[in-house]
Amino acid sequence: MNITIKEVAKLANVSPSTVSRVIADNPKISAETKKIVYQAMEELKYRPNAIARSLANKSTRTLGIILPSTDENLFGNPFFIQAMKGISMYAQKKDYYIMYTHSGNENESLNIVMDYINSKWVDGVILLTAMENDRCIAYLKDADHPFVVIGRPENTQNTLWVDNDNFQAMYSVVNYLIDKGRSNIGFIGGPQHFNVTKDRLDGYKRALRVHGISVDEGMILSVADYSEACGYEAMMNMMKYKIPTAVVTTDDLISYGVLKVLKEYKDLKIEVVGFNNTPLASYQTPPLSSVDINAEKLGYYAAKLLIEKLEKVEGSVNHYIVETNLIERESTDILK
Amino acid sequence: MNITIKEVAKLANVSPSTVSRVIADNPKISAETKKIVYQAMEELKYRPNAIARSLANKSTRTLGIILPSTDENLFGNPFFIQAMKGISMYAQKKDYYIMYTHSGNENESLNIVMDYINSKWVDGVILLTAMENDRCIAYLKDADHPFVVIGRPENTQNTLWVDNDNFQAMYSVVNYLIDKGRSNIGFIGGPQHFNVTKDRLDGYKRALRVHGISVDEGMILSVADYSEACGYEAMMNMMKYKIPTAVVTTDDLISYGVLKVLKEYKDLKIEVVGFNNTPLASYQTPPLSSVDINAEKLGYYAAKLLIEKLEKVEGSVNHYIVETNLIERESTDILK
DNA sequence: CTGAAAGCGCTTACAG
DNA sequence: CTGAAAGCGCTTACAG
Repeated sequence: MNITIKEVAKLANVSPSTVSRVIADNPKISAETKKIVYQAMEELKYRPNAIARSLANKSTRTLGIILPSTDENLFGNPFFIQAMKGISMYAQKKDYYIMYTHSGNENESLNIVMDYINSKWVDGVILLTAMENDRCIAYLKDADHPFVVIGRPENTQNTLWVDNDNFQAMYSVVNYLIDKGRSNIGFIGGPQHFNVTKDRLDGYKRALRVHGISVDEGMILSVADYSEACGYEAMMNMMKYKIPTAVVTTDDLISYGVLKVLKEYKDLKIEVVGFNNTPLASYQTPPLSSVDINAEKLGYYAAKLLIEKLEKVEGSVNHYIVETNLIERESTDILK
Repeated sequence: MNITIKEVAKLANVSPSTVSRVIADNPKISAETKKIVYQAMEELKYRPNAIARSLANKSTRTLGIILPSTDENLFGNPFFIQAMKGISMYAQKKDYYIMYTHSGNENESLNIVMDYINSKWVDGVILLTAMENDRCIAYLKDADHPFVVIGRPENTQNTLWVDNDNFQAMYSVVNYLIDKGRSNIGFIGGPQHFNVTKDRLDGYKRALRVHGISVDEGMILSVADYSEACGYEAMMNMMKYKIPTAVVTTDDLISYGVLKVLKEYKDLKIEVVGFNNTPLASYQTPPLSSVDINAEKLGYYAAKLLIEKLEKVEGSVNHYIVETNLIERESTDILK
């Protein structure tokens, strides 16, 4: 049989209530009583049953992460891994448990969110991505359940979020390329319903316009999936339309596909910039220039915001903007 | 206020016990009653409180993973990621939750294990590595708490485990190198207290002996950490002692360090084989030959064994051996 | 086939 | 400062 608060109470000659208060370190309990109870706990090797505490407390100290990945892609995207790393580091430091589930489509994600909060398993939910018309966000808001989004949601009211300044990040990349004399710049982005894609596309367009270059919609392509295969296909399509002098993408994985095309057309001198500065970027030929978005930091601050909300920390903000920086490699140093 | 079993019972005009039985799909409840109760649940949008169920049931349907990583290394080792992927795929399919915690040293890991099981949070524990004299394993065995180990534990009695045949895997690698005419083969392994290291070292020694090559202890090095830096250092030390014709390592990360040394000594023709066939292996110069250990499958079967035990599946085995295969690349094709 | 009651192991408002 | 009692939301042995 398991030892419970009752056995401890009996041994310490106090009531179960008192033992409970000692566990919670209630200041009203006298130091003397505390000592006696601690001794009894020690002697019996007592450990509080966290499930029972959670039921009474209505709190699990557990954070639930929704990983937007299919079975096959699970942990395939370094961005999510890095974000999870940041989340884990903060959460574990603060003695929170982490639970995760992956899902490849919005319906399933929504079900997971519903399950998480209705079953009362998690105190807070971490969304790793923000979509247009995001039903998970809508549901969580409506249920008034604590959550945080990595990526800026459409409506930031009453919402915790962390993000890069994606507009600014892409704006400076394109600026940088134009300054280097590139003017016919293609854009290959992720799915259009992600806010991050839209922000970066806006930055791209703005940079062109600022330099008096007209936006050519034919040079703006979108892939269904962050993958080399999709990037390859998109680049081939772009080249059928027009040959760019540089290509910016919203993800390194897409850029890998672009580089693959360029390997097949060695005489073309096209510069390429990716996003996320993934581990493989420096191993490409040529090594890929990429925007480091500090995914780990995004995750870290996401966990921080959420936990501060759960613990009702005074004066906590509702969002963080994490800096980005372009890591220059040979893919933007083609014309030596 | 939250809707509970009571409200459903009232609306359906039955007792709470009956509602509970309907949730559990108890066969004794009449189809008619079930229908009425389901309707009431629907109408009230009732969701069972999983915490309360867990308290009454003494089961959480949650698996706890111990990730042997420091804060900095978290998710840095592709082997663990792949294993987690396999675990997640199986567990989620079977409607189990997954929780993980990382820890860089055995003491802390043990504390996590204790916390997991004493707090009653997890039904089963997954250990991602097996050490000599493993205190986590000892504790779990002693507590008679369900768990599974990735990697063969010292004593396999009453223990669930999955592993490769590490002896055989390294034996064939060394055999292969000897057949290719290499005879002065160095070995750089991970920490010696990991069983996996010992098994692979045994395979290495056996292959040499079978071919009548005497084992030179000076050619057997061990690193503290699976990292490029440690691999580099070990290789430098080996070369001070004797120049090998081939080097086998127990992890790609170590091999990366070896390759780095070889880049600095371009005239040396030394073949290298790694383990784990990590994503970066094919991007090395030269591309690294590596043993694919099917980490994802290891994770998948680990989850399967554990869940089958939790659900008392008849005729379930207590371990799986997952096949390995050498992926040949240029690092073992030096002498064209 | 269904209900009343006790129990899972805690917490906490209330009373003293 | 401490205790008795009710409650968190379920499950299940027992009785009918």
